[in-house]
Amino acid sequence: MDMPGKNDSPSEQESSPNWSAIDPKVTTLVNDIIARVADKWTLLILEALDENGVTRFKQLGRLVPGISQKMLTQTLRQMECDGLVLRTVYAEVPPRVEYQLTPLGESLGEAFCGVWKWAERHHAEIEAARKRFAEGQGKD
Amino acid sequence: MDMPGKNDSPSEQESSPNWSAIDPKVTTLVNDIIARVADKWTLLILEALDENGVTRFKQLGRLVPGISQKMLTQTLRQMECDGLVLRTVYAEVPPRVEYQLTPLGESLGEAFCGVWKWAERHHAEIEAARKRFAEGQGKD
DNA sequence: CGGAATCCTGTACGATACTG
DNA sequence: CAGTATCGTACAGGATTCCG
Repeated sequence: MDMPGKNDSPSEQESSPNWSAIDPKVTTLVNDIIARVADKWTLLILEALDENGVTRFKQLGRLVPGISQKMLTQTLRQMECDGLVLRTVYAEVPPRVEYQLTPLGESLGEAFCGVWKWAERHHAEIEAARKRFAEGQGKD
Repeated sequence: MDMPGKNDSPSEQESSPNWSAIDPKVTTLVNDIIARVADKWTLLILEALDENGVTRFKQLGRLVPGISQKMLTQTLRQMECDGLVLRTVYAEVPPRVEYQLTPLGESLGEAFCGVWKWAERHHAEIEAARKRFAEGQGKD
């Protein structure tokens, strides 16, 4: 797996400082970030925003099927807080608010693309494994 | 972001079939897999197992700080079901059960390594963004 | 339109006890 | 040791209502 942060080889080609001292704290932090960022809605919104570019609130709701207004607001806020999306409010009579990915948000999308490709490439294996597992457990 | 599955350019260098017809279903499925796989415990167990190789149940519990026995069992079973880990039971008097990553599990770890590196590279930016956000909202 | 506030429910998860 | 079963609770998240 070669997770950085626990690499003991001093020959890092990454632009990273020495990983010898930080292990425990950063690991937790990074895992927290991943967990936070990898929840269902964040990912879907990230996708929608990436495909659609600048998007208004309600339209975004339509682009993410099944999301409630609450979760949309909430997730967007969180993403804005984390610096993943930019929120632009227009002081107009019919209020208009537009969302778009920041460079950071886009880079996250690219990073997750690897996992996307993995899931895509292996989802058949997973389904097969599940079936096999169900059989083995003596299901039904 | 260039998420596969919504790529309209026919010049794929990936070993992927044409993405023109599948969009809706696979997208949902893949997102489901990601959501399932990217929860807190799965990731931590994946790491622990990757670092440690073959590991026994209780030892695994020690390697994943804060996890309850219930979640350990539950998450492991799910990962086994998905074909990510292999569970080996030794019919001995003091029961011994060993867990290890399957090739599929290892490949997932590698895929997530990209996100890991991203989180590692950008966690400072995220924290800065959060601070900025808090200020902007009139925090405290 | 874009949200905030309120209410309410399912369930994820931890703690505890029991089993093989 | 490696679980399963049961219970209790905190919280995530949906539906609804109200506001600027």
